[in-house]
Amino acid sequence: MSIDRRSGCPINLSLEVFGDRWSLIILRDMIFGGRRHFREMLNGSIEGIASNILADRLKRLMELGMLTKADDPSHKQKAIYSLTEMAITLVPILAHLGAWGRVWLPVSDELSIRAELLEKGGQPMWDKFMDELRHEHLGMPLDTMSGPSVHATLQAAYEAVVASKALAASPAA
Amino acid sequence: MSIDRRSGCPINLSLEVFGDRWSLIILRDMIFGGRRHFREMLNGSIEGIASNILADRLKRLMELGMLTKADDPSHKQKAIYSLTEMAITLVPILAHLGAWGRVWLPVSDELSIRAELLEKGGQPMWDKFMDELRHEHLGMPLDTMSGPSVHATLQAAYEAVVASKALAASPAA
DNA sequence: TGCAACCGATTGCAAAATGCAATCAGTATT
DNA sequence: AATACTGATTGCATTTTGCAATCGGTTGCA
Repeated sequence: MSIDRRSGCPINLSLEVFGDRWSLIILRDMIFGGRRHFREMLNGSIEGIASNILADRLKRLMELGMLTKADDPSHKQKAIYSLTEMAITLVPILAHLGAWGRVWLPVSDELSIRAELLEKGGQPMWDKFMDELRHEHLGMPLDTMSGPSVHATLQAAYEAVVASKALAASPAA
Repeated sequence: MSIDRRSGCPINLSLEVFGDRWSLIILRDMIFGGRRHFREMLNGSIEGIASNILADRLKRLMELGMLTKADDPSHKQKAIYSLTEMAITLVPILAHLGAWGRVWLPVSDELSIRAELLEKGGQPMWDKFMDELRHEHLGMPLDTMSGPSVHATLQAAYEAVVASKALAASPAA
């Protein structure tokens, strides 16, 4: 369940942590989609993850120190998953990955608008976003909160693209 | 053999290209280790890739447009694998991946010195390195060649660490 | 109090991917 | 002529994945 340690190369070890088809997708949904509960991740997954795979990866990511789990006070059976600092610092990697994918792969408009904004925003935007995530997941104070949150900005941009696409599909509206 | 297209999300599509345990390792060896031939990759692999997996991934990476294959004029049976621009632009991602791994995972000194230098060098060093790779793999002219190559710098630093480790192991030398 | 909907999973099973060892035919070296 | 090296391929056992059904417990509502 934990990593293999095929070699001490940082790229290899990173791959052993999230070099599979689901781990980074789950983290992406938590980071950009704000998902915190099992069912939220399961039903909201656009790639259609299976429940056993989700359960397995959540367990694995916890063992690796990328996530923590806590009881939801509002519901005795509900668990809240939180990102650790280790996972939050993946933001620059996800930003670069999105930027690369946008250039070379057949991405869709509505799903790549976030990557586009994140690329344009650069390191300052990533820093601000990581700060927001530390606030939401680790309870840290927001030291430099100015203007709308990165999360809200990305979400609004996504929804704007979806709306404009819907308009284009039915111009009578 | 080609990608699934589970969704048009750039992060998902990127993962479908190299979200497995070997593709990025092969590209890493080509980019940082200068490997161009099948046997070179097979025997030089510190993670110990199997020949059938290597053959499969080389084929897949070619289909995806990340690699090209050409005859080696010096040996009728030898093939030379080259990186495409698509693969060369992974350098910043590999640099970030290495930097992240160095912070959070149990990396070894000799295998992480390259990642450390690459992180310190930042975007200017990455740009210079990508320029060198375009020269070696795509035959492009080197427009801003000043000082020792990034490849040589990384290699020298790696060998220095290996040498200092060997010295520490047998101080009588 | 009943009962359907929802909670985070778990189980069984088929299919696919992986890892390993042996092997291949053609080419170069000696 | 013998040997080693080239980029692979094959067969096979093991492991991982994906899918569907299901689990025991919790919650909200009638």
